[in-house]
Amino acid sequence: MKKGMKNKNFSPETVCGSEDAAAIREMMTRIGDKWSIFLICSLSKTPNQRARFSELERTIPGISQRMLTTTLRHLERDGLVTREVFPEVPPRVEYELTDLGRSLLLPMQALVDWVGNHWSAVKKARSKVDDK
Amino acid sequence: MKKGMKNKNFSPETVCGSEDAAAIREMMTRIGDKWSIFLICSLSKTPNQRARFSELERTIPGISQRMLTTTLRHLERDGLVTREVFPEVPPRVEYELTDLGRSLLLPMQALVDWVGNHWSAVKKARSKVDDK
DNA sequence: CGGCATCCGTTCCGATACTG
DNA sequence: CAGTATCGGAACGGATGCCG
Repeated sequence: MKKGMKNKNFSPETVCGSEDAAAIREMMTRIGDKWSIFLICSLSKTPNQRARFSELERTIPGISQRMLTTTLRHLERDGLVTREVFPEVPPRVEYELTDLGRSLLLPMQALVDWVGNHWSAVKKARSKVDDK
Repeated sequence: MKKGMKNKNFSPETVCGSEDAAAIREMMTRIGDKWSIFLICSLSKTPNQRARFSELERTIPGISQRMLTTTLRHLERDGLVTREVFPEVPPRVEYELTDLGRSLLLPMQALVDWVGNHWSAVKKARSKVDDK
């Protein structure tokens, strides 16, 4: 990196305890909430990363209408998805991953993979602790 | 992958809507909670990924004694950190990242880097939405 | 179909006080 | 020093009903 260039990355040294911590926290509470990650994953698997409301509702088991709306609004506010309303009857609304949202897929997949590879170890550790 | 070999990874196709979703959710609520990520980052930066209670308390601004204890216990239960008590007066307790915990650093860093690279875009998207 | 408004139980988490 | 115990406000999220 060039000298004097403003570093837009957060170095590992400054993750905790800096003002950047607020950014980390805000994104973690966004993608760490109950449904966001499933919503993003679901969208990423549809053609054009695009799907309508009812489609998402079917794809994600257990999600309520309320939480689907709420979560989509949050993702839209953060620029991760777009919302397009088609003025028809009955109404149709389509959601699509933005480029910003797509850029999140790789780090998220890394996390998903970690769970795939290590979940059994976590479960084992839990049962060991819980037995006491 | 060999035929008949049990796949321990979750494929992207099965992330949502499978029983594996529960594993994803549980790990997300663990590292997505208010303090875990800072705790893991803090530990990762100490020599030997090892630090005592009061050291962590100083390193992480704003954390209460209660949440520090609670979060450490959760991480310990999941096998991500160890807890060692030294029978001295005054008492000393040291926490250390396990190998399992260390293996989480890479995917977590990927997420932290994403925030570093894209946080300004998120903020911009937010203000654009909020202005309406 | 794709919402929104309301209610309400549960969980989270900070503050405070106390302890071996 | 490194906790534990208790309280209370706030936020999360499910259920339900209504609506253009």
